[in-house]
Order: sequence, then C-alpha cells, then structure tokens
Amino acid sequence: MSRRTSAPPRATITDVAREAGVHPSTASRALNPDTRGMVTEEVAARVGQVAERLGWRRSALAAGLRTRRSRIVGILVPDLVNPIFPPILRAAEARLAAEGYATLVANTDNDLTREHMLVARMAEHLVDGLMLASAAEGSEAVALCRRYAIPAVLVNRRLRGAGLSSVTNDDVHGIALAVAHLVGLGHRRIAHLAGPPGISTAADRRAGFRAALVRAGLDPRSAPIIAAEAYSREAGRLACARLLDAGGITAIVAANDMLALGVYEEAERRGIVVGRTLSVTGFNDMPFVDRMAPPLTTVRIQHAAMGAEAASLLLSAMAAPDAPRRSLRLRAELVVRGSTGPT
Amino acid sequence: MSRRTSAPPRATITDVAREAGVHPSTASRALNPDTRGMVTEEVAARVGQVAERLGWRRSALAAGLRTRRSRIVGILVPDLVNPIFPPILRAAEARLAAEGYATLVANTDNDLTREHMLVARMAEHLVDGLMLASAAEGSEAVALCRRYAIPAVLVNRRLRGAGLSSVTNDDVHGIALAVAHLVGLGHRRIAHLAGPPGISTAADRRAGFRAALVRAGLDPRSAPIIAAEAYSREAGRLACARLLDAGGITAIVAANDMLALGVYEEAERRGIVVGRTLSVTGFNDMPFVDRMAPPLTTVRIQHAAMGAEAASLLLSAMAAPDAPRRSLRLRAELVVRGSTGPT
DNA sequence: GCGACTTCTGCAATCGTTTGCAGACGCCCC
DNA sequence: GGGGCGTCTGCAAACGATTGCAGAAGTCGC
Repeated sequence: MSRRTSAPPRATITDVAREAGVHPSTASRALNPDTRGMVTEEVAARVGQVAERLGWRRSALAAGLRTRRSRIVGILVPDLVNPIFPPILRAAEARLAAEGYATLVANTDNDLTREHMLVARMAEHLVDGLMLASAAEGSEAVALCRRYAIPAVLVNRRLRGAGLSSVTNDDVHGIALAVAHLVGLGHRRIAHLAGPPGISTAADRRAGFRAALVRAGLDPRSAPIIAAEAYSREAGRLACARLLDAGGITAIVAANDMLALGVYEEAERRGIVVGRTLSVTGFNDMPFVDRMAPPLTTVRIQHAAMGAEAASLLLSAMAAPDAPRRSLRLRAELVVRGSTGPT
Repeated sequence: MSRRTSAPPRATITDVAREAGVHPSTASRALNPDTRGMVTEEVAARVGQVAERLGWRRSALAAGLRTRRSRIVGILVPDLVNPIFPPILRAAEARLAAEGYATLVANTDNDLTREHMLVARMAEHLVDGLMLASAAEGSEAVALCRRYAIPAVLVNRRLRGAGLSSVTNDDVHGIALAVAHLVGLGHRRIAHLAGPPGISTAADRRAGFRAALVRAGLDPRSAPIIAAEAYSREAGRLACARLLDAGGITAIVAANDMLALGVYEEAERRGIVVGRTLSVTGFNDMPFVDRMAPPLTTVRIQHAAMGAEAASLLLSAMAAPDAPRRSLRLRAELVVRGSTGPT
C-alpha cells in the first residue's frame, strides 16, 4: 500500500537496448545465454557491457509471465525442525540452485488444510516443480499437482497410486540389519516400536521387521508391535511403557531415533539400563545420537543423497513431464554403538 | 525448452470476466479483497462464483509485474543443517505465510560469492524483503539490499553500520549467566572457547565473558581465550586441545553447543571426566544436548521467538521502508545440567 | 550478375493483472 | 426539472520480458 517509492527505477531491457543502439528483442537475445548465438559476437558484447554498466537485472516476473516458467521450485516439509529434513533440504537446494532455480520452502505441520493452501499458493507463483516431503495418506497435494499440471516428486515417503517419482530409504533392508544384529547378539524376544499409521515409512519398517524375524527363524506372532501416536520423543516413551508393561522382551527395534529416545526416557524412569538389560536400535542416525548415553545403535540413511537425488528426479520430471516415473531406494547401513549388547 | 504442453490452459481473469459478463478490470476489483468494496455486492458474488467454477487462480507473476510486489520474501542462512536455524526458519515462515508471503530459502555456505549470487537471484525475483541470518563481516549482502532497495533485517547476527533492524540474543547476558554459575560453583580459572572471528555472536560472547569475569572480581587477563576456526565440533575439539595444553583451568565456557561437544570429544581422548574434573558450558541449547553424556549445561536462547520477531520486523520494514530501525535483544536463560559441577 | 541461401536484426504481439481516468447512471435537493 | 454529487463500471495503458515472422544484408555458386 504505502510503499513510498523513492526507489531508483531499475533499468529495463528497453533501457539497455536504447543505450546499446539495438532493438529490445535483440538485447533480449544477447542477454539470454540460450539465444546469445543468434546475435553477432560484437553486438552481444556491447549489449552485455551496457547491461553491466546500467546494473540491469532480468525481471524474473516479466520473463516468467511470458515463458510460463518461474524458475522456482517448491518444497513442502511437515516440520523443518525434525532433524531429518534439514540435510535433505540443503542438498536439494544446492542441486537446484546450481541449475538456476530458487527454492520456496513451507511447513505443512501435517495439517491437510494448510498443505492445500500452500500448494495453491505455490501454484499461484507458477512453480516449475514441487518436492513433497510431507505426503501422508489423505493428502490432496498430489491431486492438486496433477490438476495444476505441476511436476512433482516424493521424498522420504511413498504414496500408493500417486504416479510420481520418489526417492526413499530401503526401510525394509535397514530394519533387517537391525534385527539381524540383535539376533546375532542372542536376542529372541524382540519388540517393534512402530511409527504412526498412515505413513509409508512406518508401514515399511513394520513389514521389514516381521519379514526379518521370519528370516531369522523367529515367530513374528510372538513379537509385540506397538505403534506410537507420532514420531516424537513423548509418543515413543508412552508406547515404550506399554511394551515394557507387557514384559518379557530383551530388545526394542524403534522405527525412528526420536522414538528410541523415548525408550531411553522410559527406561530411565524404570531404572532399566539401556545397552545392558535392554537393547535398543533407532533409525535415521540423527545428529548427536552418537553422544547420547549410551550412544545409539541405529540405521544410518543417506540424507544428503536423498535430497540430491530427489532434486535430480524433479529436474528430469520438469524437463520431460511425460517421461515414466522412477523410484529410487537408497541403501541404509547399520551403525553399531552402545545401546545394544548381548542378552 | 521442451515443455510439451498438454497443459489445460488455466483460466485467466479475462475468462472469468467474460463468463461473468463484466469487464476484466471489474473482475479484478471483485477478486481482490482490498478493492472488493469498489464493486457491488452482487457483482462481487457473481464474479467470485464464476472464478470458483472456472478454477481461476491469480497469477502471482502477472500481478507482481504490475504491482512491483512479488509477495515473496527471501531468507538466507549459512547452513540449514546447523541446528539453530531450523527453529528460526520455521517460526519466520509461519509468521510470513500467515501474512500471505511465500518464503524463498537458500544456503550461503558462508561463501561470499555464493551469497552475492543468491541475493542477486532473489532480487531478480523481486522479493519484497530479505532476512539475513548469514551476514558475516565482509558480506556484500547488505550493500546489495540497499542498491536494490530491498527491505532487510538481520537475525541472530548484527553488523556494524548496516543500518538494518536486527534481532539477536542477549549474548552478553547469556554468557554472564554461565560465568556466574561457574563462579558460584567455586571455579576461578575459567577459560573461554570463543567463536570464529568476524562473527558478531562470537565477539559479543567474548566481550560478555570478559565483562562477567570482571564483575565477579576475577582478572580477565589471566583467563585464557582461544578462538575456534569455525562453529563446528572438530574446530571446537582442536581449540580445546590448545586450551588444555596450556593447563591450569577447571572450566570452559564455550561460545556454542557445537564447540562444547568438541570439548567433550577432546576430554574423552584425554580421559578427562566432563562435569567432574572439567566443567563445560555451551550456548544455544540445541536439541538433544539434554541427553548427552553428561547432559550439557547451556544457555537456552529463544529460537522460535527470534524467527517470529525477525519476521515481524521485516513485515514492518516492508510496510514502511523509511521507518527507523529497531534492534531487539532476546533474553537468554541458563539451563543447568550435568556438565558443570563444583571444582 | 543474378538467384538462392544463410545470418542477423527489427517488428509487433503476447503473457495476465492492475489502476488512473473518465463516463454512465441514479439520486437528492433546491 | 436541472445541477451537483456519489457510486459503480469500462477503457486502455501500463508492468518487462520473449518469440514467430519477416525483411535486410551478406555470401556463395554458377
């Protein structure tokens, strides 16, 4: 409203053209790397210099309006504060920035209404692509992308029938590593502290857990599985309490480091020594879990690679919207520390 | 280039106008909350319905081109993976989103060239404002903002003579809390593990350290101060090694939790028990430092408030570019845990 | 020396909104 | 009944770039 504009009017491409003695269209061609070849070397140089001297900067708005490409991509995360997202975002942003894209970031709070609004807003800004790190079941984000014809990829989560490329961890394999490790230590009564329902990582890890037990010759039906309400410390603690109340277990495979920390807390309350009386494994290898007491045995995933690959997938999808979808699964590895020990 | 457009052409305001039997300008007024009052109730309703039916979405590009406002703000951070930034970003994004702004995020890597390029890119996108969480000395970001007439605020760092609003922690007071705590425990030979030079937080905390010693009646000249090369674990460990080599100290006030963790590591290597033989304090209260071994005594800062306040300041600056600058200092509090003990 | 061909530049339309200006219309009051 | 005023809507010109088309040179070969 009240933008008291004392702003020095920015130079436009028309100014540059006039100053360089050429037509704006020629200036445009000279200034755009892709079309520079269409003008004489000499003209290109002259226009370039004038542009430099006048401090000209392309207006992404005007260019985007004409070309219908904003050179912006959006990234939706549930909650940036969750430590697994920053590395993903950082890697993705780096990759995209290298290709000349700016990155719009927004938090959905796992709130579908909010998510809807944010996707719509991004559509208004004509984002060239969307990276969805939030998609839970019930999300309309995918449908909206289709409606607005915005290329999109999923990261960290899959979604059935979304018809989108995705990059995820090999959760099944990762959990199998944890289970095999515990079995190797002699554990037979192993429980699973699962993630909240409706989230693909939770489902995959739960399935991986059962499969791994079977492979180890154990009966999955006798292995307790309890789902936490959320991927949070407190939810983990509560679920753990139920697990311990049932009794009889010597190890817990948590779906997540955050949940594993909940286990630490409940164990502390009960005077149980993690790593001795009770073995615990996490998932993600968040920063600093190597300095917990005890250091957490966990499954390390490739955060940065996930972001970078997702960015690549998105770039492909933007370049060729009709190309077939691809799903990448990134290898996970077990990091053995002090929270697991022989039974 | 090859966007094989099978895209269903989006409805424009002209389509809506035609369908509603009014002129595009009227439709524009009806669809814009600020100008809705200029048209009849009845027209507004009709246009609104048609827009809804046609699935019309305002093109932020076209609107921005005309109004010279993009409704986008940019946020520059050095490194999103540094745990203090996510909460700041999250709070800022929430506040800005509520006001209808989208948020462009980019990492500078503390690389001035990169920073320059990113600010330029954001200027191309005609951001309405910029939040700089990265500004170190020597940064041209501030100058660029002035040149491009982009309202900006600093967050977490100050910059002399920048002439910008800023929101920071009360570092001096925060460090004083840590020092007073240690002195209260009987420590007299206290060292400071300072942050890298050229960064305002490092300078403020260093100054706070000296001032606090004086206030406690100790001689600051006999208190060793060594600066780490960076705010990182490894840099902290190296600087700590030099501190311990010099000998004679019973406590270390680290400028940062990350540096404090470096102290943990070096202490471990030397068989020193943190919390007993050596007391250590951090700064920031990053997630999970409460579960370190030992739990870290540290100064808690108001991350979220910082982001929210910075967003507010930026909103003010955008609304009234010529209004006077304001500097907020947020109160810090000491959280006593296991890493400090009586000498 | 002329036609065909290539290479470079200019012309003008276009992307989708917003907004100053002015006209139309209805109403009130003298 | 007419002048004045207020309210609503239409007109057209921006905003700053891109691009299909066409014309102007210049080149080459015969």
